[in-house]
Amino acid sequence: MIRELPSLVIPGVTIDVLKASCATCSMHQLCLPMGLDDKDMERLDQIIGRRRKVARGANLFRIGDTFQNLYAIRLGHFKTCQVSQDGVEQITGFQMAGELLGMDAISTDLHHCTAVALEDSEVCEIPFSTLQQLLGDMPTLLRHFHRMMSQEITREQSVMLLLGNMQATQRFAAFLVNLSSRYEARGYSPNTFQLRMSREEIGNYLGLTIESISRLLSRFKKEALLRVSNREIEMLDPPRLKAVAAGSQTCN
Amino acid sequence: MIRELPSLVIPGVTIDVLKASCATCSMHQLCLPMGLDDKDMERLDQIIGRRRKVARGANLFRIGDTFQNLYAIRLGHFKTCQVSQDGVEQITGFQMAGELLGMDAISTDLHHCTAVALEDSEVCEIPFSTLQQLLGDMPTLLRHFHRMMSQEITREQSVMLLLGNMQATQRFAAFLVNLSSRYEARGYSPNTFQLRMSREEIGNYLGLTIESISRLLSRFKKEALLRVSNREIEMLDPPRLKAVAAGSQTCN
DNA sequence: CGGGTGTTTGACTTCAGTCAAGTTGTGTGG
DNA sequence: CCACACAACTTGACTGAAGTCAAACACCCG
Repeated sequence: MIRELPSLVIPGVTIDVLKASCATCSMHQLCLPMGLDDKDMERLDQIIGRRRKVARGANLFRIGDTFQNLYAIRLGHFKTCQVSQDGVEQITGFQMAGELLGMDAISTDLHHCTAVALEDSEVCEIPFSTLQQLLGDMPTLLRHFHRMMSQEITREQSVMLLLGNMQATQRFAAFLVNLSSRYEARGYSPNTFQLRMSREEIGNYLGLTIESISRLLSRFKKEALLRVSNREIEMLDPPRLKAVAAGSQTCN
Repeated sequence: MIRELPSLVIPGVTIDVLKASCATCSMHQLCLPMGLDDKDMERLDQIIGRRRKVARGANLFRIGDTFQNLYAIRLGHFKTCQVSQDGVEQITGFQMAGELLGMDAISTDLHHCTAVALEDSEVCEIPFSTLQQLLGDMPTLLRHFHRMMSQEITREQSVMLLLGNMQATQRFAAFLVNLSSRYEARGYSPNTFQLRMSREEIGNYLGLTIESISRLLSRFKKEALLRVSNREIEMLDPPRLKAVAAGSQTCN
């Protein structure tokens, strides 16, 4: 039931003709349909477009693409990155299932960042103009959509805090604690998880170099804060890690 | 016509009982009513609450306050700041006339930052629950509101870029270029303006120290990029300053 | 099994921070 | 209007956290 639609071939992006359904999606308590009753959820389902598979490394959209759809992540992980005028890339976020991609494009109808799948992933395509019509007569959906946009603003403000006045150690601890709580919210173990991004990507996101990330991992390992094996992370002492993230524990 | 309402005394915040009017406000082409026809603008006007004067240094709202209103700046300048767990303050933005304050509070109904007036200022109070009803049947307003939220997301992403991988020189040049373009959009001179914030506040925003800002100002002065007199800035060579901001000019 | 990418570790460098002293500006009360 | 006090800013000397460069090592995949 999966085929490449010849009219819309994007490398690594295939289109699943099975319609997505919010009601049966495990993410519906975190995603756009949160709090909707069955009738409203049905209406939302009807406007949601194709389900797309995005292969690891493939772009879902790129800076400068015209904006048509928001994307809800069903499965997998993405990174979003900006490029400065001198061509340097900055990762602005890592997104996981239940999160929405593309909200920064609403302002100008052009995407301001590129979204790349960190592993084979699946998204629901949400045509924005149709969504907007629906928002007009579904106050619950409108409210939740605003919450999601606002949440994105809040998230970015906390990254500004992190980049603006935290030390490397604190940044990295905060990063791990943040991932942990997001996995927990999705029903996964908060203490053991797989990093979906490379050391280089973590460093880029945190405003640090790959070497610094590597050294920090080694230090946290030595301090018995973490067990690390490649991209597998186990938090051995979450309270202390949180204290390091909060800046109340120096961690020599 | 200006009096302190005894029921709502906030230090430095007085309430002007004259109703605000979007139609006569010089900011209506940048602010929420952008693009509305006369009839719709009238409807928006009717839901807009009091006009408030906020004295220099006074808080419009604080972290943790319950969210009731968005605020549109009619006049003056604000800063918004976050506080990290260890009590360090991070300025997340400087806002000027025509910009909206409080959008980060929608997600949890609590303000996530504190807004402080940098000079005597005036804002329009926009009760959010009333606004939301209006958004339901004014698609043009809905669209523009989404654009403004999205713009805030984009703005923050570009600050992340700045904090994440620009050098001090580049950060500061980018900051000045950004201010310049915002003054230009408001019909003021893009090349001569008054800084409304202290060196310390600039440093905090840019993730640098007050000493670094001072040294950068001196260097830009010596390089004939700026004329500086206290908080008065004159850009002597905007193209070169833009080149420094873009990272294409090193500026020894 | 070999090649390439991704990661770790060490030695050295540098940019921006810290500390300290001095200067200029501002606002208040005599 | 001046004098004083305090805040804001500037400048210099020194320090240190994180970056750069380089080499070695580990893991993955054909």
